[in-house]
Amino acid sequence: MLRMDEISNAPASTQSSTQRVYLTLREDIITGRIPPGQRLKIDALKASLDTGASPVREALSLLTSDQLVERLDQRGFRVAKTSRAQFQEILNLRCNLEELALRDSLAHCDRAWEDALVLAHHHMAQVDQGNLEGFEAQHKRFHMAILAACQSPILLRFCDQLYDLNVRYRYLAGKSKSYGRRDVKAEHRAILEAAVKREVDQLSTRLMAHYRKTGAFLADLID
Amino acid sequence: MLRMDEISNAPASTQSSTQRVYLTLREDIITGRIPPGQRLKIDALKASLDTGASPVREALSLLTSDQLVERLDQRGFRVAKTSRAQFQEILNLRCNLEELALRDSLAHCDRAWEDALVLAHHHMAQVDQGNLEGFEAQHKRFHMAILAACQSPILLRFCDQLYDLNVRYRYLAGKSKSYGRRDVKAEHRAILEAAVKREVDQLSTRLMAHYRKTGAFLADLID
DNA sequence: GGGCCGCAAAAAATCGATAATATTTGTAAC
DNA sequence: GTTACAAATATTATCGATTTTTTGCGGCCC
Repeated sequence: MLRMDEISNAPASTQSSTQRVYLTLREDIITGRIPPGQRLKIDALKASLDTGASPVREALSLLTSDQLVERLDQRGFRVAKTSRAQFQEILNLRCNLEELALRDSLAHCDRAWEDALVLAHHHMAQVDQGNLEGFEAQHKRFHMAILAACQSPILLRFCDQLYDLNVRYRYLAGKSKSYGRRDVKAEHRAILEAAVKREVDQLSTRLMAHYRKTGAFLADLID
Repeated sequence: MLRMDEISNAPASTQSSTQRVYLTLREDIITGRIPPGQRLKIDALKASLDTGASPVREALSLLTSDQLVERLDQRGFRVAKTSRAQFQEILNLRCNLEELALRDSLAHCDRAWEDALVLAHHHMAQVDQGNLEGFEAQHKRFHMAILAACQSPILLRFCDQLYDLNVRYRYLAGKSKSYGRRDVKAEHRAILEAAVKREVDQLSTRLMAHYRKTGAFLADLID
């Protein structure tokens, strides 16, 4: 999300407790270390995260808005449940919203945008795919870099949120699964190429295909 | 938003402090009683709302995710600033997302949906337009009722959020402003008619025109 | 034997106080 | 008169303890 502070560049010492807890839990949920549906007990969390109840509660509140955590009346919090239906919903919505953002981004892009995109692609290509978390981080950067010139911060926030919701399903589907016979790198190169050439329709087509292909692949592994 | 509890049907006594604070502040910000940019001091709020610091902080965190409140590094919170650019952004995004939701809703609607929509329209028509807050509540219900059959809860949540962001600008533009020569009631009737007939394209056209007309009208009054 | 009521344990929500951090004010040197 | 520093003040962030709510269990009535 890069929301509370930009990927935690700030020294850990100046980070507020709330931010630290928020980022930690967020990562734990997205990567599936804390499974869907699990109760999140304040006492347990404040013990394991070595902090007080207030930061924990506040972090959980924030995660609620990211749809990663659900609030139960006055019975605390739990990790948001997953379902195949929701996976499809996220995939669809993501395609729709990213297409909007994409077209706006291409309409406003400049040289700096292109440079940043090329770099993001380069960094992604360099990461060992075995290092799943490291790769995911760069992968997200690449995809968000495509949209970065979009003039609507609110839309970008939505896309960001949907990306994270989606990536959780990718982790849940199983870390060890390879992407079959797909040449994902080639797809990324083709996407980059279309972006650099400013061929909007082609870029859109390739991106949507990229998402739906991954989606179809993952859908079988869920639930 | 109708998020934390459905329009506060629950008796006030069982509402948690956090919810009460959240709903109160939310209403105060949307209606402009607390102006954009104003600092929200914990002490002042906990005094005026007669509660402790924790519920106030938690409510502010939630409002942050609604984009109605901004968090300043470690210097507390303030009401989100407004700008003409953001108003346009919200208007545009709202049109785009509501169109998606609309088409999905019409594709899945049934008799119950139609009945609820007719009722929502009826209730809206009955409220005295002088009672701005009362009218707004029904107005929102009407517009959300159109989208209600949409199968994507996440998209609906986005629309809801955008509606509220937008309505704040309506309040800020000045309560006393009448809508000029426009016959808003006729527009609503035409929208309802298209919906009941399931004429998707016509409904879409009319709704978008409805939004953009209001938008153009308000844009002049902002900033 | 099954369902209902109330009690006890667990957990969440809240409060009041303390520690950490930013902002302002005042003072002195330049 | 202006700038830089430092103390004082204001405000946030956090913690530990208290209050309230929920839940699970066991006995009791039907």
